[in-house]
This record gives sequence, structure tokens and C-alpha cells, in this order.
Amino acid sequence: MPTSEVRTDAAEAARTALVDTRRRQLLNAAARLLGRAGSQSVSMQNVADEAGVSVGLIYRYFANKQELVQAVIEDVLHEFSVRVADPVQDEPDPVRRIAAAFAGYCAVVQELRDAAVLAYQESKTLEPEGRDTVKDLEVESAEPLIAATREAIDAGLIREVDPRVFAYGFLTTAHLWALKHWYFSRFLTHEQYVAEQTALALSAVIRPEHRAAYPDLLGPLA
Amino acid sequence: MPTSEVRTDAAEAARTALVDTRRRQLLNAAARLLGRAGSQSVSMQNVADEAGVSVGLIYRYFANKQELVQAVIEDVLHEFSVRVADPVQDEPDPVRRIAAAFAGYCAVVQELRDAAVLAYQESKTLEPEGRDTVKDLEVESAEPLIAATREAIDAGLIREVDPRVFAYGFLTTAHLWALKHWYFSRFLTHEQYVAEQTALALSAVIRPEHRAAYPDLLGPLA
DNA sequence: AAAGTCAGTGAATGAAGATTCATTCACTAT
DNA sequence: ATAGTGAATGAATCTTCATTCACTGACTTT
Repeated sequence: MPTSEVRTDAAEAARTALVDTRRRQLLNAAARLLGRAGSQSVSMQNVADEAGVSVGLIYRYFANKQELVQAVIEDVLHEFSVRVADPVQDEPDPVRRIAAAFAGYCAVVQELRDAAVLAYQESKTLEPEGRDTVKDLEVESAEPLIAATREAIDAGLIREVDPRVFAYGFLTTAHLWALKHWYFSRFLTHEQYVAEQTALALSAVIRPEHRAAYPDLLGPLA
Repeated sequence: MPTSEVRTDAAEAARTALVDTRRRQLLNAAARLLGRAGSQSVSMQNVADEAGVSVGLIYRYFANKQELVQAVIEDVLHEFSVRVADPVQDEPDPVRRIAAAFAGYCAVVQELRDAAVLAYQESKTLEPEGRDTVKDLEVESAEPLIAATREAIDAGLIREVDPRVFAYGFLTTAHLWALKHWYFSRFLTHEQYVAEQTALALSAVIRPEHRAAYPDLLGPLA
């Protein structure tokens, strides 16, 4: 194996690494700004400044502004999918799996604060095609929760509700913390909020004969 | 009373009427467009065309685009306040008052479809001051529901939850129909959706000994 | 009927900002 | 050492509107 080839491979790897870094860097900068001010008032120049690069460079990584915004949103949604699937893995009890999925969701919301609700705020500025992708990702990220709900029903642990309505509504309450942060944070910590919403949602569906099994989740509603 | 004055009064009234009509006309046109495509891609020219007037005229009624968008949002929120206060009036049972407030909310959401969620989508494009006004209006429109919840707790009909968390979460459920219309409308009518969410929310809080009193609201969860 | 008032018009202006591209610079291969 | 590659820059260009304002025409008043 000639030296030149080794070096070329190394160079190749370095380039790939750079591409990833830059992309991340730009996505993060854009997410930070978009979390603060609608895409309309975030200029490409702003993004460049925030990322510490020049405007022109952005166009090496994203074809145009649309695509950048779209990528930011998809990135956030992807984060949800990943971070929810994880804690749900090893929980055998379906009811606790519901709670775990919700907690995972809430953790991401808390962490990404403003960026978490970008999908609500920017969806209309996206191309119809991009909008569809966002919808798909959203449905996908709700899957674990819907599945857990379905299993809880089959196991006779909770009442017969439409898993999709229950799960989606529940998920929205996770977003609600970010959407109405200005309101809830006046009188609740994030932990308290999560606990209270978990108790509320589960209290609605857990069958009376099983309530006693979940005092920790139901809290004062037990 | 000289004729001239009578005529002046009449002219005065006509002018006021015209002002109201035009304002409504512009607000409606703008709401229609904003319901479809973020404010950034709705031009003043678009609004003028939709309303069937010239661009210049808009500036007789609204100082600038900001103010127009703000007015559209406030108009929608005002509609909520009015339409929720009404059905709540004559319901003596606090639990049924909760259901009535929610139903009122849902009715407005259904009617105004896309415009109902403008506050979520455009809030970041507003001036901080305008944003605060929107927040106030939102809190105000939640009041009847919070009050009813508080009374239901005091009457011992429902469990001791934080009325603000319960009410706000419940309200969001109403918005959810508009936000995720593309999803829910696949398998539910609006009526079914309202019934199901009402049952879910109330099932979480109604005390066991009172559940039997509300079979119509709890439906299959009774 | 002459003068005044005011809703309404829409072309012209100016600013903002997305996108392009000629050029620089650091690094690698020969 | 020299040529080659491509990342990075940022000034210049090009569009798209928001906003203005000189003008028109209907209607009122005297």
C-alpha cells in the first residue's frame, strides 16, 4: 500500500470529519437563533456571525435558507426519536413504559427549550414537501408511546382509549412546557410539571384495580 | 337642531360604520391568508388583493404590517374569550361547566381552523410588547376553565389538582385538533375528538364516588 | 355650481437581505 | 520548491416587499 494512498485516505477522513463538524456547527448556531426569533428575522448573516464563519460558507452546506431551517427542525425531531426510544427499551411494565417515554420527551424539551417547538412555529414557512417530512418524523417519534399505550390496554392495565388520541395528547403536554414556559415556570419547576402531567394522564386511564400498583406515578392522585 | 347638524351626525355614523366594515374586511382577508402561509410570505399586496382593495388603503387602517398581524391574532383570541364565557354562564354544575368551556373552545377552533393557532405560529414575529398582550389575552381566555376547575375541587367533585395545570393542558387539547388536524382527521370527526378528549380529561380527575353522575361526559370510560 | 373633504388608488422609493462568485489562503502531493 | 485542490471569505448583485404620497373621483356643504 503506497504512502500516497494512506495519506489520501486520511485526508478523505479529515474532510468528512470537517463536513460533519461544520454542519453541526451551523445547525447549532441556526437553532440557537431560531429559538429566539422567527426565521424571518434571522438573516443568513446572523447565522454566519453566530457560527463564526462567513455567509458564503453556509451555502456550501445548505442549498438555501429554506433548507437550513428545514434541517434544523429535522435535527430536533430526530433527537426526540432517539432519546425517547432509549429509556423505553428496558422497562417491562407497559404503564411504566408510557411514563418513561413521556419523561424522555420532557427531558428533550427541557434541554432544547426554544428549539423544541420550532416545528409548531416554522412549519408554515416550509415547502409543502418539507412539511410532510416533518409530519412523518413527528408521527414516528410518537410511535413508542402509542405502542406502549396499546400494550397497556391489551394487558388490561388501562381503560380502552384510542391509543393515538391518548398518546398524541400526552405528547403535546410535553411540548406545552416549552410553549407556555412563561406561564408554568411562574409556579412550577420542570420536575413538578412532569410529575403532575404524568399523574393526570395516567389517572385518566389506569383501571381502578391497578391504581394501587403505581403510587409513585399517580402521586397525590393515587 | 339645524339640518346641517343632523346630516353631520348621519355622516359621522356612516363613516364609523365604514371604518368597522373595512377593518373587519381587512382582518378577515389577512386571517385567511395567514392561516395558509406564515406572515413572512404574505405580502401587503396579497392582503390587498384578497380584500379587494389597494395596498395604500391598508395603511389607513393599520400603521404597518406588524400591527395588522397583531390585530388578527388579538381578534381571534378575543373570539375565544367571548365564545367560551357564553356557554359557561348558565351551567350550575362545575364539572359540566368545565366540559362546556372546553366545548366552547373546541367549537371556535373548529370554526376558525387555521387562524386558531396563529398565536403559536406568529408569536415570535411580534414585538415583545405585542407578545405580552397576546399572553394576557390567552391567560384571560383560560380563566373560565380555571375558575370552573377550582369550584369543582372546592365542591369535592374532582381530585385536588393544580387548576392551572389541568385547565391549560386541557385547553391545549382543543388547539391540538387544529395543530394536528392532518393526523386526527384521518380517523376521527371533530365531535368524536371532543368527546374523547373530554372523557379523558375528566376521567383523570372526577372522584370515584361521583363518576356515576356523568356517564354522558365519560362515555366508554364511565 | 364652486370649494372642500376624504376614501381610495397604485406607481415610485428605499431598505433589507438572500444568493453569487472572484479571490485569498492553507495545505497536500509530486 | 511548485503546482494543485478546495475551504473560506465578503463585497457586489438582484429581488422582493413595506411603506409613501401625489393624484382621482365621489360626495357634502354653502
